[in-house]
Amino acid sequence: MIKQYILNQLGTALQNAALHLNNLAVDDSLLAGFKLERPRNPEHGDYAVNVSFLARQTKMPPPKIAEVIGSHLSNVAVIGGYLNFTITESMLAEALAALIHSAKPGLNSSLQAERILLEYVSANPTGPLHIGHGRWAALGDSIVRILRHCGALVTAEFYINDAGVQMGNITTAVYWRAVELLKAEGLLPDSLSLPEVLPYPGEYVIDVASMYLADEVRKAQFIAAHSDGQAALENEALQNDLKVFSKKVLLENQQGLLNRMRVHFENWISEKEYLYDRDLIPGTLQRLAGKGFTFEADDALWFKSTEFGDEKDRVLRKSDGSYTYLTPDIAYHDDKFNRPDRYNRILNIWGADHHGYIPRMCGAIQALGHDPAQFEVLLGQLVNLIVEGERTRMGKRRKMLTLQDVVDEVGVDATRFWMVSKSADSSLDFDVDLAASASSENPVFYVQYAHARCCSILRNAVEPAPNVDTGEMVAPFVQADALQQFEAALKPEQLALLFDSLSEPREKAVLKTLLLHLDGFEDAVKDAARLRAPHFITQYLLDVAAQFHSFYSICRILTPEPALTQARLMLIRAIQKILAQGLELLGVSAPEKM
RNA sequence: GCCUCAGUAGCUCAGUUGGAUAGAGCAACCGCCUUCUAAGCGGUAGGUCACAGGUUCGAAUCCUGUCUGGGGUACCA
Repeated sequence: MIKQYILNQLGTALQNAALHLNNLAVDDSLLAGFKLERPRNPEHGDYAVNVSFLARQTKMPPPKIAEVIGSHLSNVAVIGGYLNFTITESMLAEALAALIHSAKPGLNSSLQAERILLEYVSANPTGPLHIGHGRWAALGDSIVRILRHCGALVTAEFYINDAGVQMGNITTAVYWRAVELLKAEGLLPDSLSLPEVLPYPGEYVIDVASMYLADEVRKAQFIAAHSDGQAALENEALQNDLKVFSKKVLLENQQGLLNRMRVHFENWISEKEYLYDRDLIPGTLQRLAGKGFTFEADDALWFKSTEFGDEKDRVLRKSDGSYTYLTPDIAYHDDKFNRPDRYNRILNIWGADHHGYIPRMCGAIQALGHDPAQFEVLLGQLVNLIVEGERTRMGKRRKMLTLQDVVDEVGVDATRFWMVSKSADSSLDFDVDLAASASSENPVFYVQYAHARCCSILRNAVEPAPNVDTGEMVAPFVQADALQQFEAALKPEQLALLFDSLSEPREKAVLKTLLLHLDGFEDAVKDAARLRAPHFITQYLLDVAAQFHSFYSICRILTPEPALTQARLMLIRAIQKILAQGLELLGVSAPEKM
């Protein structure tokens, strides 16, 4: 808000000064070039603008340019090529009052025109979610919340990979685990021996098998299928039932955890039901072929992805007649573009291990006549799990630590905050022992503590409390209803006491920094949305919390002076609102007590 | 080999479209609880922004090359 105000002032000043700047053409693109920043050195004002970039156009030295523009502005000091703005207390009061009156701080319409379909996590229903899925889950859901806060229309979608080879593998694994369990019960002969290596060796497969056998009817049918003493892997009815059952159990397990993590999807798209059962794939293939982008070679059907910059052509239908992973995925993405929702942005979060997959998918999208500029993939670098100080490759361990284990250990709030507190471009080390043992040192608690502290102050302000010495109950600092009225009808002028009561320059400086930062929340949200970078929000919240803790330590909020107390409480209220809103954008709870 | 992400304080990482003296947390050291939550605050110390060139008035940021690490480079998913 304050930044925008300054930019507006600057625009007017530029127009007035254009004549003296060699007839500089002042338009929006020129104004967009001005970058407002908070100088480190307090002598450089509260906001600063560097005008050096105008030197070439105007053929004038930067200090001269700054001087000319500065002469058309108030509250500005010119040093070298810089315009240093000083923010007045009345502007700060106005910004604070605006925050108090805003139902949802940071809410804006910067992405109002966007209709976004965001697909993320999209795990195979073949096992528990791992730590990497946790990163995409936290990242995706936070991005959804942030985009919506900027006015975008967003649909979150989970693509269930339930039609491929992996579903067959998990079925086989569950089958053998069931055999194993029944052998132990003496219900199947010992001659049925397990293969040396199961496609899914994890122990959870035993749980699935045992749940399957808990159904007496299924158990009886399973045993009956082995009347000849041979393995029943070829028994289609049995295999199908096992497959459907396993998928249901494993998917529900994933959904349960995501739900617990407050990660929400509007759509759960089953590859099998949505693509195969509705026969969508041949249609897409036909359109590709019709446009001449496919060819047959070596008994396989190929996509000419090299025509779209891919390094080699890709197989769509293998020589055995089945599709590669790519093919249904092309049909799926084709469908995303064709939906009646008319999305103008198809956004995916993929792990960095799928990076090489982008050119062919992008090529297919182009080949099918869609706009590749609307297709956007957010690549997240992988997560390293650190157990007992050792880096473990995910999934390579027989007994791996699942996302569920991690969430049990460190909690939803800490997991989510940690997962989005670093740029998705950086690979992330997740030290489980550290996160578990030192959970009280987790940055999320720092922010939550600041929020709880605000709430505590707001509670104490209106509640009668016992006198420290006498134990007698004394009246609250302010009356609850009076405070409520004050807040509802707050005018910037009523905040004058907030500033006047502070005499020390350091106190004033801390307050000003805090207010300017609170005022910058909307910008933080916009930046986070534009760059799909929730870590801007975590960073922002940590800064607010630090500045609040700092202010708290030098300035008492609850005083015997009701008018002063009320003014200071407005600051606390604004901080509390912003912390709560920021945490909500990250799907992290904002406790009122800790 | 090629594609891609990263390399910033002892450790983990921020640093937005290039701007004034490079930041935080943890670890280390020194202080602060008779008053609203010490899960807190103040202070000290800690840097060849991997390296070398280039562009620019100005580079941690952009370009080129080199080195190191992660990921990818299937008729796997």
